[in-house]
Amino acid sequence: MARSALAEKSSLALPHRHPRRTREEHSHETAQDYVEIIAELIASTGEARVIDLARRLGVTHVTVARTIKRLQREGLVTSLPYRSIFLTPSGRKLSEESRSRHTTVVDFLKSLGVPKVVAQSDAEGIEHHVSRETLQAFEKHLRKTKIA
Amino acid sequence: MARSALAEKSSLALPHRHPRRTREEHSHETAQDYVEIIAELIASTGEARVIDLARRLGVTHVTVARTIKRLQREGLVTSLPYRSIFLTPSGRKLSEESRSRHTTVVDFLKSLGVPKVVAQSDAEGIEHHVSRETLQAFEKHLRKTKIA
DNA sequence: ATTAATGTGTAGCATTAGCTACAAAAGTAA
DNA sequence: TTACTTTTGTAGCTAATGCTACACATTAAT
Ligand SMILES: [Mn+2]
Ligand SMILES: [Mn+2]
Ligand SMILES: [Mn+2]
Ligand SMILES: [Mn+2]
Repeated sequence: MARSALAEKSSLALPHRHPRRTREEHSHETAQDYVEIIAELIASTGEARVIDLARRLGVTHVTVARTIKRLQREGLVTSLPYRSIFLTPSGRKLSEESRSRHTTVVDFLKSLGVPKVVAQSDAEGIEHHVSRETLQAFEKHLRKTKIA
Repeated sequence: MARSALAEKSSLALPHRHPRRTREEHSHETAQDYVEIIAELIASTGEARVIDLARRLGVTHVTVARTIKRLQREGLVTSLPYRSIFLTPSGRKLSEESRSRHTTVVDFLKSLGVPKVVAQSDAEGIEHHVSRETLQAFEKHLRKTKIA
């Protein structure tokens, strides 16, 4: 029996695992942000270019171009050299889900009295960690407070 | 005048930047999770070993060892070869802040009716994206619903 | 004291995501 | 058409976080 068996025996607090599948989760978060912005750009300006994404995200065009390649590999977008970026059906689906969740989170935070700018900023991160159950709880709370 | 100037002119939606300082943010999130778990391990079992962190986080001991080196470099922990891990004063401070925020987020979600297990799971991600203002809004809501 | 099990370290590989620097393509203006 | 500006691409660097494989140290059991 080795060292931490003793630890286990005397463990009072529950193990309470915190699985950090960071790499995978983060690439999903990035994907969601990208497709959401691509959809917005197409809706508002007619097309999504690498440079527009770079400006919106505050990163260089190189970073965006590489990420677009990955999203293309994953079947979320299509793009050809020197042309604009398009969403595939699955990319469009993801963008709509992301946009919807994003809106709900922002509205929810505002309904708690969080200043609009802060709500928008916090939502950019929180949106990626809200499960279906929590999202529904947010919506329920929104319905309640809207009536009141 | 180049391509996207036209886009800018006809832009209806606000720019609404989504700055992705992903790399830096993520290393902070990792640091928070680690010091929080280290504090828990010390409190419940007397010491924090690499292997315990690895089990808790669901990663290999190699990943943990490397991260501990980084946290040491950043002045949050101390460790010697084959010995257990300790928090520095600044590591302890961060662990307490993280733990407090973590608890608040879990309690808040539960107060919305989110099932305990889901609340715990979602909180692990959300906790890192909650600003001071939002945290205060959570606390305010908690006080309200506790009284009611 | 030996042996076995457990824990830790190191080497080396992959992926993601940031950057700068430079070259080439595409678009705009003269 | 030519010249200039903007956009895109490519090469190559860094850092964080995941992994396996293997060696070595430490602890536990015999
Ligand atoms: Mn986001
Ligand atoms: Mn978003
Ligand atoms: Mn966490
Ligand atoms: Mn936590």
